[in-house]
Amino acid sequence: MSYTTNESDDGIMPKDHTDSPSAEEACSGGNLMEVGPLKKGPWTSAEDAILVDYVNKHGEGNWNAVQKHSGLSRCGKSCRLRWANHLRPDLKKGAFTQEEEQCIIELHARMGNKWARMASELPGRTDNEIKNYWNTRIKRRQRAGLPIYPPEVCQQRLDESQESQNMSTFLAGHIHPDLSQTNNFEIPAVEFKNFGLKQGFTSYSPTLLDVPARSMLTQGIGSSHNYYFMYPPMHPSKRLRESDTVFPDLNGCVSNALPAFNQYEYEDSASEKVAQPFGLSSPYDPDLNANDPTLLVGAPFTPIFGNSTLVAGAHLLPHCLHLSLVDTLIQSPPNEQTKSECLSPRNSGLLEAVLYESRMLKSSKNNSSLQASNTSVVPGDVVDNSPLNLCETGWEVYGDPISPLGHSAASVFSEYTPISGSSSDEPMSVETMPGRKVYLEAVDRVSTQYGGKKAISNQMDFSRPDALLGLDWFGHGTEQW
DNA sequence: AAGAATTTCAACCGCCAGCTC
DNA sequence: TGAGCTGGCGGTTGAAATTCT
Repeated sequence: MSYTTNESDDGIMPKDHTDSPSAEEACSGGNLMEVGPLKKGPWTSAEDAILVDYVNKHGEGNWNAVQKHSGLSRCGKSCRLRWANHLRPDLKKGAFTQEEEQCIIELHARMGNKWARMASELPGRTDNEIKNYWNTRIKRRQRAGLPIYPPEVCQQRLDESQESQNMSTFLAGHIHPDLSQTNNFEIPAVEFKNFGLKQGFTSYSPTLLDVPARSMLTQGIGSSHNYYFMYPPMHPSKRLRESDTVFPDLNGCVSNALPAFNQYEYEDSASEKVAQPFGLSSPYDPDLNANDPTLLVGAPFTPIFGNSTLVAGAHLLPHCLHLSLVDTLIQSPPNEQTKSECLSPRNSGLLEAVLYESRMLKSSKNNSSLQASNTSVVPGDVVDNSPLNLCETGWEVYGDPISPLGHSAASVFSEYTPISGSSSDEPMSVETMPGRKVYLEAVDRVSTQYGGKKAISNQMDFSRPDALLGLDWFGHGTEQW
């Protein structure tokens, strides 16, 4: 839409001022309003006054009635939006404080693009505001070749992931059969709400439990998209509302699962939209696996957070089967055939992966200590390619679009492939956060997976610790947001 | 000073889930 | 049970404002 300042009685009017049926349709959810043409574009103060007056008298909600009763030529949606984003009395105006910025970053690390949920944890701020803030900052950082998340956030998410992993491992091994027969394995979304600034950010660990089964099914099986396995091009809001998706555990119980993982698209320097690697890689991708064994370091369904092989297994194992797969599961119980197929690059079946993961669970338990030891690398060391290497599993393979070790890690590394001070031919390790290093060679591989047109000029030198660690993340140092 | 480039942000759009009838 | 309505969400757009050259 293009706006022109048309000094009509109302003030600024959009060019298409809209009486177009399509606009009405969009606004009213498909049904045309009985009343005349609906106005679009910027709100005037007169309109604001009408809306405020109406809400004061009648309260929020029933937004379509606003038009009918107040004479506003605005659709209900528009009224709701205007109220929520600008007229609400409890809105906090002005720039985000540093504390809020920190909060947003951490919330985004936990939630991804769940602006509404983030807004609910930032009193007085709207989802739109947060979304705008995030997008502009991200763009800025992307242009500057800087990582999206502060290393401490990454570290925090790693730690939380570790905790989650431990808990999940516990659950996987200790779920009482009676419990599994019920629907009690749901984790209420409320758990993740209202973790305000004062309380820190501890709860939301996007794990596979959070991944809508449909996403897996629609994209995971037979998907030809590298890294797209858990990152379907479906509408994010759809995923968000898939908490009713049922996830039977291996005992046949059906559980709800939290949605969480989120889509995040970014635009590279060539304005080429690419799907950001999602939290899980597709270990079955032929190219991936064939070309690079190191990219197989995690078990199938291994999600984003570093050594989270366990996380995936633990969460996924009891939950992440779509109901439609239950029959399949029953009819085709796991067997050795399944196992071998799981390891086949050609096999992109979800179920097999789940079963595989369950098997991996035991062994990975034993490996966790090794993982931990492998992640502490003294500067100058080179991280080995061991599947147990936390960093590589977490940062290299899995691109979570929403989390420090997923999206940020992956996106950071895929978007900001370092060049300065290093040879592109030479595997380069870099300590991206205390005790954690990654192979940049592998990063390059991830990067080029999306067309290889990454902005070489738009890259930071990851070999410089200050590039990642020396920055004031909120733009109060050398680098501005 | 002027034009270009970039940033900001309000508003729109399409989709979806829940509710009601 | 299904259609229609409503509200909510996340992504996108584009005018205005700001910064850069």
